[in-house]
Amino acid sequence: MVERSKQTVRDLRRGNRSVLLRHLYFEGRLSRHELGRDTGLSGGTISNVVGELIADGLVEEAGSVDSDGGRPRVLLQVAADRGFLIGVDVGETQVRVALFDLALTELAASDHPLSDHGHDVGHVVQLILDGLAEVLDSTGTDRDRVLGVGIGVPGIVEQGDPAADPTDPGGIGAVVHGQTIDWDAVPLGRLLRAGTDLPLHIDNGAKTLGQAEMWFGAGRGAGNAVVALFGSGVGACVIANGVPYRGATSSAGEWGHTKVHVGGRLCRCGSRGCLEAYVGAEALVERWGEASDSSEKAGLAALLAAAEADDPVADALLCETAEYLGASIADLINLFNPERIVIGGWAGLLLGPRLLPAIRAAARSYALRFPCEQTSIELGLLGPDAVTVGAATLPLARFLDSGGDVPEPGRREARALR
Amino acid sequence: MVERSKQTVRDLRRGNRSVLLRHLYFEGRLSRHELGRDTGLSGGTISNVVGELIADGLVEEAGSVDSDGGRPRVLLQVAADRGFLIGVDVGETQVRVALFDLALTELAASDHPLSDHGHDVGHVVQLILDGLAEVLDSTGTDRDRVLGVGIGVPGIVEQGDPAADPTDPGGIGAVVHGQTIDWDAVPLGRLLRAGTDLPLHIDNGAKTLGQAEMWFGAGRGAGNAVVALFGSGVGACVIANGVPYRGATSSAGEWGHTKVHVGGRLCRCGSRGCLEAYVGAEALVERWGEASDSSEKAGLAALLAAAEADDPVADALLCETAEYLGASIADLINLFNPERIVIGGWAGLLLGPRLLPAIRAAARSYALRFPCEQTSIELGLLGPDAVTVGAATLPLARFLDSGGDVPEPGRREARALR
DNA sequence: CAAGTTAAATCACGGCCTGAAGTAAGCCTC
DNA sequence: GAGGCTTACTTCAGGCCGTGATTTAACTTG
Repeated sequence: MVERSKQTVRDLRRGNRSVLLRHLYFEGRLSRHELGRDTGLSGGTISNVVGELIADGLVEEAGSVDSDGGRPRVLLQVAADRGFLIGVDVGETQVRVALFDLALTELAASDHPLSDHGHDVGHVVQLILDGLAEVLDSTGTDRDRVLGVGIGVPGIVEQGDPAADPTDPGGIGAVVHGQTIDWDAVPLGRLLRAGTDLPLHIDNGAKTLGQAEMWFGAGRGAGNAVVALFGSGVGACVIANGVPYRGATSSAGEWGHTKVHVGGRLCRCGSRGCLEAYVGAEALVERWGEASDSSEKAGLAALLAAAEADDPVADALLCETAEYLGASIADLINLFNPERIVIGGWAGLLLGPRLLPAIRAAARSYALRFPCEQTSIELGLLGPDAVTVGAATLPLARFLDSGGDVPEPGRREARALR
Repeated sequence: MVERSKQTVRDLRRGNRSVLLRHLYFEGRLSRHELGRDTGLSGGTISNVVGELIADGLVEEAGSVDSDGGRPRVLLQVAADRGFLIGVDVGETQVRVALFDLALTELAASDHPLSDHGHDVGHVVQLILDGLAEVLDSTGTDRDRVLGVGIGVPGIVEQGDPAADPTDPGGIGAVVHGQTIDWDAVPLGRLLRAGTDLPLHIDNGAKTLGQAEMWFGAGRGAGNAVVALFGSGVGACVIANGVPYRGATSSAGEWGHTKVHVGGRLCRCGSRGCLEAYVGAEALVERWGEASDSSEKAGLAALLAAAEADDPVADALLCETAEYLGASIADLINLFNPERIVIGGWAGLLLGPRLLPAIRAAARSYALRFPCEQTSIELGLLGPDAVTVGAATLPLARFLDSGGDVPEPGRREARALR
């Protein structure tokens, strides 16, 4: 039941502002004329809305271009310095905080390793807050000009009720369930709110990276896609009709624990036969047996090197991995019927070049013919560092959706009265 | 990228009409006052829009009720006889056509067995057209008052480009790929259009039945759910945010061919290890070995009877079936994070009462704890005949979405000029 | 320098929702 | 049983919105 809610003329304007701003953001440098042609809005409205956007400082003129024999077109673009975005990656080994302008150019970053205290919640919160202060102070950025902070964490993020505080969607109420880092119902939003007034957006790191691939990487242009993330664990970000699909409580996309052999190998989740137990980097390194003392990354690199050197055991293991990945990707194809499957994650990017042909072949043989023909399987383009960029897209998405409504921390009452 | 498109004040009114009509349809018999309270629209607008809806004959007054000490509330309801809907079920063994009023009360039905000609396309088309004529003529229903014909077919339905004919969404351009009935890219919409002017809506039968369960059955009230259909084959209808999820080319939800054992039993789809090869009714009957001469339905009933009579072989087979179903439902839970899983289909309803506890236990043991706790697993309430009701919901959904815009066959030009 | 051409701004118009003021229709009390 | 009270609904002015025709701006060409 799509209980669409009522609308008023104000929503209409906000929607059309959003359409224009969004188009300008992604297509960049267009004239008012072209904007009208692309969006279907009349010239009058374009002039009117663009005038508003320029007055608000969200859009600026950017030169002009001849139009054979007539008045030149004035090009428009989103003002990159109108606001700033912060992306935070709470990863397995470090906390990374990066400051971006609206064009997602990285202006500053701060990395803090996590080795000593593990994922103790208080410590992580402190690192995040320290990181925020660092990137803001080092660049002299005014806190009022930060549109929001996006935070990607490993684990399921249950979003808070947006009705509780509409000016801060998904922030303060977010609760994190991170099995692998021993976070059980951690109210991360509330904890961070105690240390900062900036608008917060918390989400699962896989969804974050997936969104980055969709906006700027291998998923660009697809409306329905699955970004499969292959690292120590295995996850996925499902994009349905252009937005990450969350499900009832935001835990959709837990691909790593779908079954490839009912009753098979024991998985770290406690169940048996999970995909992750066969092809997760941790499982692979363990199964290969060697170099178990060094890091997972080094172990996997060694496995790959051995296979490249024609070690038959390593080769067989990688072939099997491709078979399982392909079969499980076939499940994704059958269930989601995506236009595209993007394989990302550090392990995916490491093994991808070697495994991709075998994965494609396995997927083709296990999936139904019709949906398989509609899908292409690609490697991700962005690398695992893109989690921070993806995190920054969370407040950016809100900014674009709202048509450029800028949340101003500490001045919420003033805005409400306006 | 959610490229929302521009809106004009007209869209606004249509949207609000739709909100009201929809609310009235599902909640029924409300006063203007309550309507305002529920939807958030102001009293002025309610009066205005309801007046319009009454003038259009879409809504009627239905008595009044005291309001302690004040003017009584006038109750409103959707006028059930304002329009008619037709649902068509192209099943494995028959073509069923049923005529409904807007309240989905069945007014007439026509059944034609398919035994002799199989699924020859021309024959099926003729049966559908005959069925339409029968139900309309037997009730003396004016064709102009039929809002649309929904058709559920076994197979993947690729929807046509709605831009091609906006007055007839999903109808004329629909192409059916039905592996099990040997339909390869059948342009069913075009073929039917040659024989009738009624607005057509063609979709997969599983999606159709799923929508019926969501609107009127065990899925009622859930926004994210999966209706698992367990018959000769195995399928699913995924409901995301209240609407059936289609994917890129409408083939999403092919659950029956996800893997439970990579490289396992051969499936009729040609691949190995599919769920359907283990628990589909056809597979079950074949594996049980007995009574293979009679129908699938009788075979499955015999299997169940044997298990009830403590036949150890039958019991073991059913236990294994529950294990596989549960494990595969766990995959659905992990991937889709639904509020509810509904098990339907004739085999599901037949075996469900006996298997449900075991299925629930298996799902719990194979799924991740968090999403599993958010989900309930229920049996469907509607029975397989509900495919026709579900099919009729296709034009009904269009009717409600459009705010009661009535397509008038043969008078399209007139409407366009208005 | 005038005519032609294309881009953008302006403005009257009809449509929309809101919210306040007005009206209808029943009850209660004196 | 008459006036007052309560609640439901209707009407209407006011402020926005997008459209599309008209006007103004800016540059090229002959």
